Amino acid sequence: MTDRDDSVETIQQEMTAFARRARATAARMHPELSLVSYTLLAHLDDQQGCRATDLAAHYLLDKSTVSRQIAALEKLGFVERRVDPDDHRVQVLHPTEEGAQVLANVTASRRQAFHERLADWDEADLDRFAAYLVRYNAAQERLG
Amino acid sequence: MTDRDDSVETIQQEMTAFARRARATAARMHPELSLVSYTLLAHLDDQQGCRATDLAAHYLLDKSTVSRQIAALEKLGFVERRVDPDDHRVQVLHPTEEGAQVLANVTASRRQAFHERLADWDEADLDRFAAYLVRYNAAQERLG
DNA sequence: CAATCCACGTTGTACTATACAACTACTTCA
DNA sequence: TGAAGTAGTTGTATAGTACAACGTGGATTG
Repeated sequence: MTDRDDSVETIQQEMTAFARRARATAARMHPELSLVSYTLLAHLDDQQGCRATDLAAHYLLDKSTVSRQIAALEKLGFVERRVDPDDHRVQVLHPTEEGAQVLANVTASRRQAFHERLADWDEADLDRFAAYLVRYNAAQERLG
Repeated sequence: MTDRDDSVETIQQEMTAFARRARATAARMHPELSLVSYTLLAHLDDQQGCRATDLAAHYLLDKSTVSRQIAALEKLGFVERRVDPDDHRVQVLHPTEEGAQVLANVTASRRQAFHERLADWDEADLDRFAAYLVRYNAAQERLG
């Protein structure tokens, strides 16, 4: 086993451990908005509205999954649909005001949790860690 | 927004993106052993056997969840139970030979996938990234 | 322009992971 | 020895997910 292998092994283990915990942690912290709902709503907010198909492509989810997630968010009053006048098949999705508000709350609370976890990190480490994660995820997207 | 905030924001986004994808990716790569089954079986292998309660405590899962996961692994022939002679409530769980073999295969294949993703990283970066992940996860465990 | 094909979304169905509560069986301890 | 605690299972419910079948509405092409 080389040092390189050791590092890769650790990265694998830690990423796996994190992935296992993430949903449950998110659910405990934000019962009002699951991790998936949160990311979908955040994407709508970020993109100033988009189609269900775009969400499915972006998050590698089946369109039926997105359809149901959006239906749930709509039922909660967090998302509204606007039929595209140029193509009646298309529904452009937007956060409602209430949805934007809830999103902002959850975002703030998540941000605070991350700040707490990272409180004793110095800025150089934070910066490098952030860059590594970006690089890792980019590679994962590239390689599937 | 300070640089520090920017870094934390990026870390949050990237960890979230990773968490969202992890299960589906694992399931695609290893239909024979889900991420959860994999980690449970790996823990049994690593610990040379342990109790269901230990697994539940270690992975913050409900004992009923572990019970069902183990039942599934047993049905697949990957895990066997040995009743503790000193305490008839306790079942010590062990991977079977076949379970150990499947685990080894999945581990090898996961390891290879990680090596591919990280192929163009130099060793210093790998080492730092591994250390950051360990540090991050430790903080998360500490703070819930 | 009609027939065909394609894109968008919904619904039926099924499965996995999960939690909580109620239960059984066993152990420990006062 | 009886009460309390521990290990594990089972009943029930929920969330998230995929795949397949479908309906509807645009786009293309002979």
